[in-house]
Amino acid sequence: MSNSQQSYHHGDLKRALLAEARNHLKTVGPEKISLRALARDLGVSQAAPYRHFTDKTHLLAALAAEGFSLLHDASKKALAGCDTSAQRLVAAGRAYVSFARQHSDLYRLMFGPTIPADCNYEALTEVGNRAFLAIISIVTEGISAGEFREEDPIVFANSAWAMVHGLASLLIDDRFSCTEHEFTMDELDKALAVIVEGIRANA
Amino acid sequence: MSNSQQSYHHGDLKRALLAEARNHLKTVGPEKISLRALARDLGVSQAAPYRHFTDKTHLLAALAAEGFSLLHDASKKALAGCDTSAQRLVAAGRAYVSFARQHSDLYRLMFGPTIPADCNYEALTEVGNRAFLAIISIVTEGISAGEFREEDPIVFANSAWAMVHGLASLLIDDRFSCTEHEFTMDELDKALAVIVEGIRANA
DNA sequence: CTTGCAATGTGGTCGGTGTAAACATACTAT
DNA sequence: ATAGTATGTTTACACCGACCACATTGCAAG
Repeated sequence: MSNSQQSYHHGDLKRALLAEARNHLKTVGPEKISLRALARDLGVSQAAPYRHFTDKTHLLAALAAEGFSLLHDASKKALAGCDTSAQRLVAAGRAYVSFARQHSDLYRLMFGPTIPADCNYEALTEVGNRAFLAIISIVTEGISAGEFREEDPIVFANSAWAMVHGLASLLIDDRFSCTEHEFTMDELDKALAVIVEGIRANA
Repeated sequence: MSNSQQSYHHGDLKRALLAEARNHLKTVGPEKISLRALARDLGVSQAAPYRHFTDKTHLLAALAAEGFSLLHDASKKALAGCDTSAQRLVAAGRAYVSFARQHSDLYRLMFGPTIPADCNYEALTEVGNRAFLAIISIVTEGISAGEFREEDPIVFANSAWAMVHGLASLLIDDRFSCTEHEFTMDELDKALAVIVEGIRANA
């Protein structure tokens, strides 16, 4: 941290690349990130990144992994202090959408096709699945507590996940703009209420 | 149509470009489509496409517009012969997801960030909104028929759209693979049932 | 402390891309 | 027939991902 570009070796180029990539993600978008530009902005040769990432895709995958970690933390924080399973589901949904809005390009990277699913970047798929398993556990809990209907938890989890992911995607890609009806957090809550209503036991 | 590359002028290059682009979409994916490759495969110079599309983005936008048109047709066909609004909603959802699966790259192009929303390619936004308006009309109909709860139709439409779009996105990007639970049409119907349940009047 | 090896960074290169300008050809309307 | 416009070509620039051979450095074994 003290000395900068004096020495031949950068010292912590891998981390620096990821950090700079996050910046570029916000400014130029995820598809147009260029390894060369990263290297340039870090005052390093254009071939240097390849010492730390075999491929551009691997750099992006590492970025996505960071994103999943962030998302996991955010959702964990949101879950604290929720009493009912329905509340948990809504809280998780809100956290999810907030995250997507706040880090829209990172979100696109995480769930978009840029990083193909067959890219078995171990850390990535592992940390990616955790999010889904968390939803399943909320649902399972709610079912056994009699709060949700008796049904395959995977069905409910898929539904909830799809709903939230759909909301997030449409929001960050600005597809709701056609309705003039600006999509507020209130709108979000109403949409989440619909899915909860569809899952809840109507006792 | 009769003579092919003999003459200096191609004759119908614009349409040929779009057709070839559809092919490339399937084979190389939407992000890696290259105008030069299209031109090459059509036996035409690399600058020729620019006589018909100001920009690569405009070519893709035209492609997306074709996609919206296809989607519109498919959903219209699916709606025929549905009695209740709930049936319509499910039928539209199925058509939507089927379309996404069948034309996954086109779908990504239509709803992804490749074509920014600010790109006011008139024909595109217009035909894109039709799909959403169709959903709203189904919902409105269902509400006034007493089949759905009394609520702002936009809320229900947003929810349904987000759900279906989420299912489609996660499916084509293979994000359900973590559950081993191969996502069949049956799974789809169950997920759609959840959203319908969330909207239906529980009289 | 030396010496050697593995990790890291450099320069240059190859093939590819989008896109623009200047030019050539063909169709169309007068 | 001819002018004008639409279309296609050539050439060029700037950028990119990815690789190679080489330079430099840090570390670890002797």
